Amino acid sequence: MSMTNNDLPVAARGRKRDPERDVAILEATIDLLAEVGYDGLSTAKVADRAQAGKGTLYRRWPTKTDLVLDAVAHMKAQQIDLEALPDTGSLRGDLLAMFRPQDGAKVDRILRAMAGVVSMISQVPGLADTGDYSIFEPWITANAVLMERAQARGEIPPTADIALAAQIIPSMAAYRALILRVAIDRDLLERLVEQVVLPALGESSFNPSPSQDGMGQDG
Amino acid sequence: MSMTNNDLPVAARGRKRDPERDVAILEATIDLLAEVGYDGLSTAKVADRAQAGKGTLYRRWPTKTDLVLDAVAHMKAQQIDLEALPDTGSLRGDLLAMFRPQDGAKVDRILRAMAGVVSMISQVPGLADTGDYSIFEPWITANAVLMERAQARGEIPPTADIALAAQIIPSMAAYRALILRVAIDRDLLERLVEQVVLPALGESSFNPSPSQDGMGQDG
DNA sequence: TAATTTCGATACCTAATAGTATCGGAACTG
DNA sequence: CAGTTCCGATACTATTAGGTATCGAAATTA
Repeated sequence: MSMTNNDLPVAARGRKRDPERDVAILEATIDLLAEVGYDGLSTAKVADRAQAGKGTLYRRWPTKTDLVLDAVAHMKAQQIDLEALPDTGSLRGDLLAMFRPQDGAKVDRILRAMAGVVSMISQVPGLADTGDYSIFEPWITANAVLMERAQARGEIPPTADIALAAQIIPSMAAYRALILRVAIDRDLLERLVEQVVLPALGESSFNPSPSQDGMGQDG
Repeated sequence: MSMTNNDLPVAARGRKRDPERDVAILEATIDLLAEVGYDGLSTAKVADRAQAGKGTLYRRWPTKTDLVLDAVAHMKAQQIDLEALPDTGSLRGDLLAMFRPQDGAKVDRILRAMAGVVSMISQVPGLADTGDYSIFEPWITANAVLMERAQARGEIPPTADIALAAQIIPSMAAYRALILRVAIDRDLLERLVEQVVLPALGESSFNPSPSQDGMGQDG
């Protein structure tokens, strides 16, 4: 969605557009989005925080809405890499490894920014239909991938409702971030994994009596 | 929080304040909150929709923020009555009975209004600390009460993490309402109760052995 | 060097809106 | 009836903010 056009064989005289200004403006946008929300965010404040002129901003994005949507996409791109998911050998370990300890502040900023995005959805018509703005969707997808791997290992039964279980932790994170305005912590994450997600998948960790036939393997 | 003062022994001459205007304005506020969010909502639009003058509105609430907060409180008061919770005999039945079929449209309106409130939280400083705005909290409390009754009946073990399990359905509803903009449906509710909430409480519906003794009283 | 484009900064225009004031009329009280 | 308060409607003020235009300087190329 960036407006840098290096594809046309035009002469391209004059000073070159600085791509560093793009990221500075996008980062400032995410900061303000997390702090004051979509409506509290003004383009003047964004330009000010990014040490940029409003002209530089509007040369790149035609409207405030485009800017914010691009900022969310930029934020999303920095997030979960589906190619580099944890692989600890157990689903429990994988789910816990999704949360690195130093990520606390980062995750908090992202979730607060999502709270700012929520207010945009109510005001930009047709935006709710795309879903492009959601940072939770890749997270859910990553959880589903980890669960499918566990299923392939025989760690959880093939009847497990992965689509549902993969939503539990992100939806709880959304609730806390958007409503309670509190970040998820390690203790809660562990309780969710052990007492909610794994039992929902039929792994029942605290009631270990898989006396049925079959695939009672864990690792 | 209403401003009707019938408590002072003042002469009270002149035309009486019409309490019907209060509810008309509050309902119009909730409608617009659900449609366009906190910032998209203007006091002029509220007065227009309620067939009221702006003077009538500002005679009752000093600021737009006070109006919206009172509207949320009004919405909350119409909701879950902790004195009249369902009592079907089983936790599964109680949780499902919290959702009456005809409530679909109502619940949808409420959750959309909550999405509008989220944008207010980012802009009114100190609001996040109170939590008064949240419609989910009474819902969570109601779930916890139902679960405690089931625990007293011996239906779920005393070690069950009720505080956590009571949050699962409301947080999923919040995620869907705020991010996906889709209401929760009966099918999803049943899957959540059977596959997530009850297993999280250690009831393990697919491994039914409640052979413990029990103190089957509720109150 | 000369032309061109981007840069940060800032003045400017215009639309929307929170909140106030006023008006004619209706309801209530003494 | 007279005084008072509420009512819907509407005009008004002041502020905020999205977006545009301009300026001098820096960068880039011919």
